[in-house]
Amino acid sequence: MAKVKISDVAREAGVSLGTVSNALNHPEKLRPETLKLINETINRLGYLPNQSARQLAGGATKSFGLVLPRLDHGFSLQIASGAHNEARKHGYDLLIANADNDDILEDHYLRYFMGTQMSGVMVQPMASPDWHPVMAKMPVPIVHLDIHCSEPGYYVAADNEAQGRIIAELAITRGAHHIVVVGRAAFMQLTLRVLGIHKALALHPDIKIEVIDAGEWNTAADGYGIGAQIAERPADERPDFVVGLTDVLASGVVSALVDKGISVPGQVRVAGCDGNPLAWSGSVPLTTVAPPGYEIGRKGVQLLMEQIENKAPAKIKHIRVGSAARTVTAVAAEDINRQELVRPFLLERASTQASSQTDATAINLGAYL
Amino acid sequence: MAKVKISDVAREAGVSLGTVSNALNHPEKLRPETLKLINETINRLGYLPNQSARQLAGGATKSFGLVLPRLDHGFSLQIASGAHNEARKHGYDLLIANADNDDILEDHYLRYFMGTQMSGVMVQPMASPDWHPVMAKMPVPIVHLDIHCSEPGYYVAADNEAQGRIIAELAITRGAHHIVVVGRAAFMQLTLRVLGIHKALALHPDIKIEVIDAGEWNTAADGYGIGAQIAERPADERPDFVVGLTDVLASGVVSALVDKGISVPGQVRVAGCDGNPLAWSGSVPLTTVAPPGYEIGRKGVQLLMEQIENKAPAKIKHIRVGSAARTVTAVAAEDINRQELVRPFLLERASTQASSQTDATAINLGAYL
DNA sequence: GCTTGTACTTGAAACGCATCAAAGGGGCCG
DNA sequence: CGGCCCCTTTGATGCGTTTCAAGTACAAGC
Repeated sequence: MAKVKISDVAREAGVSLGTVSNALNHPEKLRPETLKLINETINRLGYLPNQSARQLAGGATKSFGLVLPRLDHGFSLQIASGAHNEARKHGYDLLIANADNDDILEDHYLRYFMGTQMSGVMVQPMASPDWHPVMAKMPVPIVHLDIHCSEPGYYVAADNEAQGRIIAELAITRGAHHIVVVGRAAFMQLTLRVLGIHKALALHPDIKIEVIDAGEWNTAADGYGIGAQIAERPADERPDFVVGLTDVLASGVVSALVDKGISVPGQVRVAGCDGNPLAWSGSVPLTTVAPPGYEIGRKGVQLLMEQIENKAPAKIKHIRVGSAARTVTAVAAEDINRQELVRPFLLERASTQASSQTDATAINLGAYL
Repeated sequence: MAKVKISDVAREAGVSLGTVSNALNHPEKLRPETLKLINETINRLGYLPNQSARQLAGGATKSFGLVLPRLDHGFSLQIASGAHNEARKHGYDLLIANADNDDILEDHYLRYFMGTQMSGVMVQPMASPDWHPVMAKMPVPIVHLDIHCSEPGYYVAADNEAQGRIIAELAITRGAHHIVVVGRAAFMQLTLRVLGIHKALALHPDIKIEVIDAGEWNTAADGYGIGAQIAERPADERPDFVVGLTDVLASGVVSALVDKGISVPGQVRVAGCDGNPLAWSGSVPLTTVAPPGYEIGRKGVQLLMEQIENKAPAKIKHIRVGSAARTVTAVAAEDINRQELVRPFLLERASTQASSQTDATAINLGAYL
């Protein structure tokens, strides 16, 4: 268990310590045969560089940290995926931490990453990042994802309020008279969606709106429960349009309604938010508003790179992705041929690596202030 | 950007360096007022401990690394979730790396974690871990997940071959005459599933079996494509039972079949593997064989803890989870009342934290050899 | 008043590596 | 043969912690 260190390799290879270090970090500086000798010794001894020591001695490492509120949420995964690909493209590693819907944990991992000589850190925060006093000190470049900060800082966000507005407008054009919004607005993002819905509906006092809490974690089971409850209402108290604050919720609602013999979208239309491909893979397509998660992750890394390369003191810079109606796709299931609807969704998963499908929807509002 | 270090805090607080360190690591050793003074100074200065230095000086940190082949796979997420909860329970952090289906990357992150003074590392390897020569040296406790190693070492795995067998037996009892297996057996796990299917079917030469490659990543889109192709076959060449090597594939197949007007499970039965709740949230339930991912992650951390606490040279230890028919749940959609089927699935997501539902299915085969 | 003990606090010594100024070696030219 | 330059290698230094033996201050007991 005694770990072999760089000095062991040096001794064994009959060279000096610094030479081995060079073999690792600046191989071009070595004579090919020296390099070969050292590499062989490294392999023979099973030497693994101690990352802690490297980082301590060498400053930042080429790696980013990403703190996510939860891993089983499709949107977060899209972010992770986009961030990962972009990071690798620049030769950086990406380490992910799961805050598990716990803001203490979120803070914990944030500090952890900041203290690990990471080159940069990204968070998809659960609450307003202004609540993180640590951030203010910014010992390392940081980018907030999917949220708007009022404090100086970098972020890239989808316009959640716009998503709510779009969903509401969708409901209006479908002739909805009674809308039920399902979900707990536990996070800022969800709150903004609800806000957007309310704002859009403010002009339509004739439309009845109802918001139903869905339990702590907004699970499909929560959605199912509420869907069942809705199904059991007398027909005249039943909404004609249900909005799930997340797709997972919405899919739960759909399951319940169908189970109870209520036709979707015949009697009740259901829409979700997130553009969560995993929630769609069932055979009943969901109307959904899809923020470009992959793109957000990608842009996040780009902002990180910018800060690193300029080395300038972080200027305030915001990117808002999908802030306009045309950029946040709302698809009404009932308007489109089934097949056309399902296939693009499915295919979207396959093409997340290309990202070209979202590139067109990204609007860089540039630096303001 | 000049980082504040422990000596700054010490100077500012008028105490010595070691005292500040104690405040961080052994607060019980300090006089309450000293502790308070130091903590205030820390907050005032915005001091963040340099993790690299801590790790270098202090040996291992209380954190685990987990290398996953892909993040958007429900099973991997279950593992991550189980590992996370168990790790937190012991006061450990969990850092996740996405190998992105790339074995070079997998190796890279593995080395990275091993070199970071992590207390332990877990991998869900894409290929046989015997291919990782690094492992042999084991400078840090390591546990392989969801795979069987022939080399000495720790692993916890679901019995993938048994899963295949179970699915095959399911097909047999349903009176299948023509089975199509969909998916690329790119990973050992999938290979074992196929193997299990073949073995079980060896006793039934009358049943026709066909394996169709689904493209590199086994996406829902791949499944959809193959489903469409199956749908277009003349009725007598069409299988009566389709097995998706993953649920995502299976759900794609279902979508395609339904789109093309083929009744599921009326004309064609479809089954998947993974027990992937996200793939189920549509309203058509899938027959699936569910390996207890959450439990695998949990047990993995437990094995890590064991190695750490005993500090004994790692003895060989294997845990196989769900190695018997009764432990791997096979649910035939057509046999069960719709409602009963869907609800437990949905509810399962909500209760992943409890884990009691899988505890019963875990069999510890103990150490052999 | 002296001893012994207790409760904190101190500061120097690692930890394993990257860095970089300096030394070494060899070839080339004068 | 000496001087110069370039290519390669060297090893001392410091990165920010933790640890731990040694120190201090104070209280209690005799």
